[in-house]
Amino acid sequence: MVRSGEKTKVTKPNNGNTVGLGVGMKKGPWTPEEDQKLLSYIQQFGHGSWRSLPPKAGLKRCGKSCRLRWTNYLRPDIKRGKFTLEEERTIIQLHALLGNRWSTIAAHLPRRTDNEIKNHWNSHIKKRMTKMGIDPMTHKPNNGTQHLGSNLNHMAQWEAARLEAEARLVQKPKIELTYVNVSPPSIQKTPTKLAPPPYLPCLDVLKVWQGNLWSNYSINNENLQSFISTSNVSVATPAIPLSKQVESNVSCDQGPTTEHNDQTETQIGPFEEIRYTNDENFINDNLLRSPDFWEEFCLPDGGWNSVANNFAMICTPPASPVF
DNA sequence: AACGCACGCAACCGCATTTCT
DNA sequence: TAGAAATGCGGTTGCGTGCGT
Repeated sequence: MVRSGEKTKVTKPNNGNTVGLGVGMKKGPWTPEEDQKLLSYIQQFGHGSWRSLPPKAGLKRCGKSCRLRWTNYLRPDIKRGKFTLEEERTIIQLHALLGNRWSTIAAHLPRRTDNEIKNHWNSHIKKRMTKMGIDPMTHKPNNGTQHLGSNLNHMAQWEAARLEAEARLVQKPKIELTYVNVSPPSIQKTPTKLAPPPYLPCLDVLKVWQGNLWSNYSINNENLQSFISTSNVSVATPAIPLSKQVESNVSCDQGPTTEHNDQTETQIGPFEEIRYTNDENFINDNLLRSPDFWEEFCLPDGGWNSVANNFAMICTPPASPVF
């Protein structure tokens, strides 16, 4: 939002910040004129050193302010407007894994800024989760038990590390990548440099969380090779095994709430009743709400251990995270 | 019409991390 | 390799807007 013609603060000398705002630097909302100056300068010359940009662009702003204005508002590739259901779901899932690492989360939401995501989280999602009785930091019911065992926690930590690394790669695409060519252990373990694949060579845990891969997925050596080099992985039909399809009542403290999102009407709150089905849409829409659901009905044989082992096999984080 | 309040969001602050010299 | 500078990041603030009273 551009708030032009408003009173403008002028900074005092900054003694805490190494950026060192000079005396007389302008603060506060950007005017359309300032926007235009910054925009046309960057379009013409690129931003280069942010600190040296303002005088060159004819702006009485600090470099930091210019960078912020550019990255959060003026950049031409920024998507504005309402967050879609899919985006919200992604944010929640990534937040469950990463916590408040907004820039990392933003790297997985094309054209959204970290500031925008952070704002949306604080003003919408966080409140909604609190209302639902879910702790927005732990993503667990406030009075709930520790549903997910240490294996999931461990897996999530690995995945968090991977996502962070992936985000770094997204931000710095120029660095040379080394992909591990995974083969049966007895045959080959030599890291080889491959041409960068069209996608990053990792199974995206989000797809798993979104119910597309869990049950019955199997990765053999052949498609694992294919997966590593092309990110394609053959996956068994996503569904809850028929033998596990049941009807079940899940108690909850609150009734469901309904939320409208453009064309979609979605149940957001806890459920009075959950009827388990193999309907993918249903699973996608509800996977966030019942850890029991996942633990009991969606894990492959071998439980979280099996999942963690598969992830350990196919994910090669750049460095072992230290926990 | 005036006021108060809640909400949304741009922008700032200060610390952390990375890059440069 | 150490210190300085630059940049990145997350938390927070404060203002405009819309809505209810």
